Amino acid sequence: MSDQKRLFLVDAYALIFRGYYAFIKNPRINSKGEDTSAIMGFMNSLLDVIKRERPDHLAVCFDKGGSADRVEMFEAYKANRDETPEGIKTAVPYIYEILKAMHIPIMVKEGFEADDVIGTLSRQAEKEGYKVFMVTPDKDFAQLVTDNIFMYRPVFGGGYETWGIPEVKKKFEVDNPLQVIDFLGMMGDASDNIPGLPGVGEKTAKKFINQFGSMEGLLENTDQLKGKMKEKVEANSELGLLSKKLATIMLDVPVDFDAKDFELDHPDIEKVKEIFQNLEFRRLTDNFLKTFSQEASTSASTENTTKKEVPKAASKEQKSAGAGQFSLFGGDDSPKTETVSEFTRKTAETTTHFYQSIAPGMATQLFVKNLLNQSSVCFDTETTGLNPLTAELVGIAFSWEAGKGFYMPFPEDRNEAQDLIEILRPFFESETIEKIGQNLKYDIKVLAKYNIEVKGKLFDTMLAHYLINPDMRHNMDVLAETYLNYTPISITELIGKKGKNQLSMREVPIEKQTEYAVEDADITLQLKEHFEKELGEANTQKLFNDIEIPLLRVLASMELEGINLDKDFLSSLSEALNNDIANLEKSIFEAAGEEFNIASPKQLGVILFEKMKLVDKPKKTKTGQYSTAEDVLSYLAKDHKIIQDILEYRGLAKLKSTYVDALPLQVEDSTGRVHTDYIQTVAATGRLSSNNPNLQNIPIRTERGRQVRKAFIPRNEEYTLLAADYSQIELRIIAALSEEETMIEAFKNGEDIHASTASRVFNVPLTEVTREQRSNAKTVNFGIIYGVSAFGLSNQTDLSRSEAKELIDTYYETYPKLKAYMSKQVDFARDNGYVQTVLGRRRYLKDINSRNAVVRGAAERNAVNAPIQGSAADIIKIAMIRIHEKLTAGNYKSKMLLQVHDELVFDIYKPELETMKTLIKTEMEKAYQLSVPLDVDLDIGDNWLEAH
DNA sequence: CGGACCACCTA
DNA sequence: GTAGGTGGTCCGG
Repeated sequence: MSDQKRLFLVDAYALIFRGYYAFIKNPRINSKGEDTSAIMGFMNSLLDVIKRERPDHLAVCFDKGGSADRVEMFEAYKANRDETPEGIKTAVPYIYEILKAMHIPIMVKEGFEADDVIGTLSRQAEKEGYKVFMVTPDKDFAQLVTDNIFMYRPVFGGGYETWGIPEVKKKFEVDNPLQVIDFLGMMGDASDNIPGLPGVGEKTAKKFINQFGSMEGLLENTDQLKGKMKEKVEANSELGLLSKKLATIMLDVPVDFDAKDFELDHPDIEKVKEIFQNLEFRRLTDNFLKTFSQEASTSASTENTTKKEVPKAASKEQKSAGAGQFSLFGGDDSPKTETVSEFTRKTAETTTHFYQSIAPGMATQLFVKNLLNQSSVCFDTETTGLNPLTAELVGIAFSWEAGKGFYMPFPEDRNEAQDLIEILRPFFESETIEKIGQNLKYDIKVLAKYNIEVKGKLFDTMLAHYLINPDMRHNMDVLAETYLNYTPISITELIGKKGKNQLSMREVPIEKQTEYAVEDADITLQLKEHFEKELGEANTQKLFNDIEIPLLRVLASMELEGINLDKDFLSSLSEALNNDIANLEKSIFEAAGEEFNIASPKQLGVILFEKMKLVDKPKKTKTGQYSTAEDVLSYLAKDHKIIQDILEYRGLAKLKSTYVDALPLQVEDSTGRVHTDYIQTVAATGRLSSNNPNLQNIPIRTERGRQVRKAFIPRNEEYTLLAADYSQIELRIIAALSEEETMIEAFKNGEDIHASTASRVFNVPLTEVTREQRSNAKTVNFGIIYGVSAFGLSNQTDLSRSEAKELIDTYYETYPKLKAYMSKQVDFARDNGYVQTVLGRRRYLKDINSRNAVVRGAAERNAVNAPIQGSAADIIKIAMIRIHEKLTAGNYKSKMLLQVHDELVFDIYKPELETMKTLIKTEMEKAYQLSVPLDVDLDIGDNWLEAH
């Protein structure tokens, strides 16, 4: 670092947006319901820059009122931008307040963008001999770079890179940074709505710059171009020049750089602390104090605290290591600048702990004796992979006292491992010792493969947190950081990043395994203490102990069971599909006059709307491409054979790639069956989700797709499949909850509910309801559950907007209590901030009082839908638990295999069929008592299609 | 190779 | 209009 004075100019909105979206999957919401992600993200970046660079001069620049000049030049300028998210709008005043308290100058000029302000200031400061750093991720700034002006770009995964002239030259393939303007002008910028030259993308723009040097150079020499490109460029020369102007950052904004004003001053620490405390920023406060209390330690390079950025990638719930799934750092791993040290978080290195591994022999005996004396123990298994069906135990960690724990390594030899686990059997199978864990379903499945059953009371921290805060993510690292202010050792630190060099947990030295594994158990134990208190309130405790925890064992056993798949059938289906797809492809290419990739919406859009010009004004997607979505194309289908073919092609291609070809690959070698993974903690309403593979979205609507269901078959000839599904469960729930008697009566009388609705709404006798009337009534019935609008309804039916509105109005008149119920839910949400299901499962709706009508509308629909969808989920969960209990208690051979939201699928041992029919129907129908009877249909067959 | 985006499958 | 998951393309690190 030279002695030259350094000025840092921060592009506020760019960092605010970046911060906001960094937390988008896990927004920071404080107890007042405020989304503080944007503030937190921005402040993290700002403090980070200060801590790293210790600038002597610094200012933060904002946009104000947009660029009047640019809008004058080009009306559409930035017009396409999505509305600023609510969470950002509310953040800005806070950020102003904080900057003021920090005594950091805020630069805004009405009618100018931050780019222009930064551009102008940087030139002025350069003249006064400063080295200027523009803190922004936005590539547009590259045009401003000089010998003394640099871009200081945050990079994904942490750290920064500095772009000087050489970097800009290389990145944009230009001779000098000013050509970046020509480059941007040529290729355009969708987010800024700079049109650019049609047909010119990044590649072509670079080529042109290289060839002609500038936009003007290109336009003067179009004779050197040929074909379509020549025509296009010539026809759009004005657009090109305009684009260039729009891309040019102004250097003459009426602002003055006064060195004195920009000196980085001491902040008003008390004031900042107060604001942070109001926002409930605990760690950020620590970070702030640390940043400003420590003497300017010129660089951050000596720091060696934590290494974690936002754990974006950490997939699913992580359990042990193995052939590995997730890397904690995205992007490349060459540390241009070292990793961000985010907060002063505790880690194993900074916390006193006592983690010990247990040697074989005598020590094991002593340990187990001690273990059996405990009343509640947290454990965590470490394995060679993430698939519990094939994973081998590498070790098990135990902890029953915060900060302490033990690790028992397992031998690689399977027989020896079995011998060792036998010593632990009394512990796992003890009915009196409570077992605590994070994602116990995984551990239970692993242990089941060693023939060990985990008995006794369970506490799963992941499930607990799902009930406490369903909108957050629940992986252990996030929980530890949020609730314990602690950063656990990352799995990548142990086994490396995903890829060929990744180790198996088995290859990690025992000492490190011990530190990592026991830490997990220790942390989980501490989280349990925390969550147990929070679960105490409301009905959550009951929901936890009576539903989610028992369900965990049920799911584990369903997943272990798997379902039999007829691979041969699928492969013949695949061949047939291949044939049809090839024929369609041929016919499409003929109609289009050229070959292209039909699966690429981008290419398809160009063919249909530019080449064939099937529509005058094609609909665009939000990224500016032509929309080729199904509903858009359907309109055209009757007039154009090519559209019909394309839709059919896409349908068949999806069928083939997602189901017919993918499913056989998911058959587990060791069992010959397909084992899906049910996830209990993702759906905000309380539903389950299924993946690897997803068996909750197997086709049924089209004849062709339905065939896939034939591939799901009983385990052998002694078995048959049985599907049991709740009939209209969601409508029954809304009828019951709203106490709408007309509808309740219809259900009690066993009427066809859609026909019954049609008869009332269209005022015709039940026997005279037409197909169309019934179909429209059905659409409204479903619409009610989702939160109807006339717009949505008319889109789904042949009705016009006003007809749709009329239908909805009549519907509400027919069922007045339904309407009242819906309003009541919305009011409840407004007053309480959440809605709940019949079992008290909550969904929090932070946007219910938003000033933004669109955002608020979505929350209102959630307020209506969540209790209904969620109650249905509660009810089937109860049924599953009871059925599983009876199947186990009765030692039946029949097994429950799948759950598809309102349907359960069983492998039925034929001699048990009659018993099972009664048992299943009874348990499902009496799972929960409503003022409307629940009705379950049963079907039996030699495959899933027949059983439906 | 991972993420964004689009399209499409289910209840 | 609600709630999910997967596969393909395309682009950038």
